[in-house]
Formats: sequence, structure tokens, C-alpha cells
Amino acid sequence: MGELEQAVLDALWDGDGTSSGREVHARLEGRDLAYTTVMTVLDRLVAKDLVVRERDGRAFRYAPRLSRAAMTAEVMREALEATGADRDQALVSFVGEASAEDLAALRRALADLT
Amino acid sequence: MGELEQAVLDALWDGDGTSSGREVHARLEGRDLAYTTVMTVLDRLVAKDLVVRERDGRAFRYAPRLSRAAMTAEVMREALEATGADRDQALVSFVGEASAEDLAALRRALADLT
DNA sequence: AGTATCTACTACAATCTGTCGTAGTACCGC
DNA sequence: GCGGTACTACGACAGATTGTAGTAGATACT
Repeated sequence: MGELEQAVLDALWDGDGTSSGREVHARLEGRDLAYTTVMTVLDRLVAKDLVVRERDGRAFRYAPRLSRAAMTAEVMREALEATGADRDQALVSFVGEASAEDLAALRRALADLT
Repeated sequence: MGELEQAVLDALWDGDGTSSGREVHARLEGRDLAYTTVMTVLDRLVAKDLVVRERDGRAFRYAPRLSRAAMTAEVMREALEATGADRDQALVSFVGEASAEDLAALRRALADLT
């Protein structure tokens, strides 16, 4: 993913639920982009199935397909998946370098599993 | 990373320790690539600091900078890092979807922490 | 000397990304 | 109903990354 694509996705996550193109554009104010640029990027994200859109009258509203947390988790799982046989090792390495906060959160998450 | 870059990296990991360009090329036999193609990709991986090389007489030997497991862990950590405030959520989501084997491995890894 | 091998450099097409513009179409206020 | 406004759909184009390889020059083997 490119930088701008990431930024647009972030802008969607920063929004509440769905966003219009205008809204996303507004949230990226610092970058001084043309509205159509933002629209193009949104389209590309839709094409990559990272963002979904639904009609809202004549226009569309956009939303990330996954929450930020869910997408992070997916990336993590994919990385792990691609690792093949070394998964155990990878997890050892992961927890070995994790921050204390992340470790605590991880333990909590594990403990809370049904 | 491109597909081929990944494949070359995999070929390095599949090797034992360091590999010569020839060896990597040989391991990618299925793809029927020119030797120089493999070399170019190796160079690019070196430029990205994903691969290191050391002289071996006139030639070089190549090795991944990180083990497969370590690189996976790094990708996972980076994903988590980029998630900002939702890290806890991300970890919950991660363990929520992890396979039983991965969960067991994760628990072991946590338990084995010094 | 001639041949094989390796690096360094260059090249080029394909794809992805950043960046818009324009054309068409629909809606809003007057 | 008309003119501005807002949206979408599509096309364009330059820059970066990736896939793919050739050539030139140095070196080593036979």
C-alpha cells in the first residue's frame, strides 16, 4: 500500500462509521489534495477490497471493510501464515520483542478467550 | 515486496546459511529465470537491507538479514505498531482468529519468557 | 589462449501509485 | 426551466517499483 492509500484508509477509520468522499477529503486537509485525487484513491481501495461503499442517494458512502484492529490482526495472521513451518519460532520471536504493554494485552486477550 | 523478491528471499531461507547466486538460481528452477535476473533481485534485496552479502573470493555469498521467523515477527510488530491506540483490540482480534496450534504456541512462548 | 564465471551497469516493459482533469448526469434554489 | 453545484465514471500522465535480461569488464580454470 502506498502512503496516500494508507492515509485515506486512516481517514476512514478516523471517521465515524461511513464517510462521504467529501468528508474524507476534508479530513486530509493537511495534504492539500484535489477532491478527485481522494476519490481515485478511494476507488482503488474499493478495487482492492480494503474499502466497501454503499449508495447513498446519488452518491456513495465509504467504509473500511475491516476495523483497524481487525486489519492489523489480519496482517499479523497473514505474516504468520506465510511463515510455514517456523510459526512457533516466529511467535517466540514476536513475544520476545514485544513491549510490556503489548505482552500484558496479549495475556489478557488470551485469558479472555471463551 | 514483489512476488519474485519474496521467492528469492524464500530460496535464501531454504538454503543453509549463506548461498551463492548460482545456488539461489538453482533453487528457483521452476521459474526458468536468467541467472542475471536472480542477481538483480538479490542486489535489490541487499539495497533494501533485507539481505546481506559477504565476499567469498571473487564472488559473494548472500544471506537473509533476519531469519524467516524473525522477519515474520518484525512484520507482526510493525503492523501492531502502526495500529496506534487500537493495539489491545488488534491483539484480541488476533488471538480470536488464531488456530488452536498457534494459540498453543503463543501460550508456550509467553510461558517461556524469562 | 580460450572459456567459463562473476560483478557492475544499463535497459526496458509492466504495474502500482500519486495526482488530476473532463464529461456526463443529477439535484437545488430561484 | 435554468444555471450553478455536487458526484461519478473514465482517462491521463509522470514517478517509483518490480520483473526480466543483456553486455562489458575482470578474474579464474584448463
